[in-house]
Amino acid sequence: MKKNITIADSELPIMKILWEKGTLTSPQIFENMHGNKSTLKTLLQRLVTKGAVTAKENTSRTYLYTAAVTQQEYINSERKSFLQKAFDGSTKKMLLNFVQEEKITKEELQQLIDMIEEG
Amino acid sequence: MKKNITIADSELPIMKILWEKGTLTSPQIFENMHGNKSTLKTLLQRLVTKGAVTAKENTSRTYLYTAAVTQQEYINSERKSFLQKAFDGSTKKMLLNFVQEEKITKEELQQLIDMIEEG
DNA sequence: TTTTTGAGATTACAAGTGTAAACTGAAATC
DNA sequence: GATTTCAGTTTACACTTGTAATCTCAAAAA
Repeated sequence: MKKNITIADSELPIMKILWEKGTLTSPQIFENMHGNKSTLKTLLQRLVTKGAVTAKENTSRTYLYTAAVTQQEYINSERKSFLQKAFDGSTKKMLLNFVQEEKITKEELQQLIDMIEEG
Repeated sequence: MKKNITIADSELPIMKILWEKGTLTSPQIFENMHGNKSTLKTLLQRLVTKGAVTAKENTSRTYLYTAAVTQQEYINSERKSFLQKAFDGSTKKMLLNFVQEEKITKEELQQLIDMIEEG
């Protein structure tokens, strides 16, 4: 059985902070963010409920929060979804579209080739 | 004011048929699809309501449905959303990630460069 | 003309999302 | 000890999505 945890757009900023900083208490998370505290509490709660974030007991009555879904897992899932929706799952079609829409330059492509060759 | 019409995943198959075929009646749309008819009717209705599809009066009591949002508009919007969510809006970061995850080969990149040079 | 058909309209309903207020109870402060 | 603070919990609520059944009524078929 897969878990297939989805991260809502509104929840993403919290995940990004946890990915960047590691393990934090909720006040530490929130001080890195803008937005209504009540709302942020709800979002963090939902992330814990759906298993995207784990909460470990801490001294006093606070928890230590850690991302349970890695950023790469999130990105992979978003990539698949995007490719499927917009390009029938074809990376090639996507790249072609980026070139046509001039979102990529020849130079950038060359840089990538160089990187691959350097290993 | 922007319109900012979003197309839900479940509605996308209908859009794809309209993008491909142009203007169709609902029976023509549905004969190109699988799935429960009632559900499809609802989805088409919602697309009309949100302005992603226009319905023009036809003979008898049927309409002619046409996509009001172009496929390129849809793709652009999905691309922006994907890039923003996963790579802070940076195409470069995305390409780098694709290379690292081996979703692109050197050969494919070279092909793209060739295409750009040919114009 | 009566009956059937079926496109479109209406209604339903659970999940999930975005947003936020109110409540609780232990810990910190007075 | 009394009071304040605030992390965490509960409740709220409208909107969107996924999925589908039911109702309506003109057109087509019998």
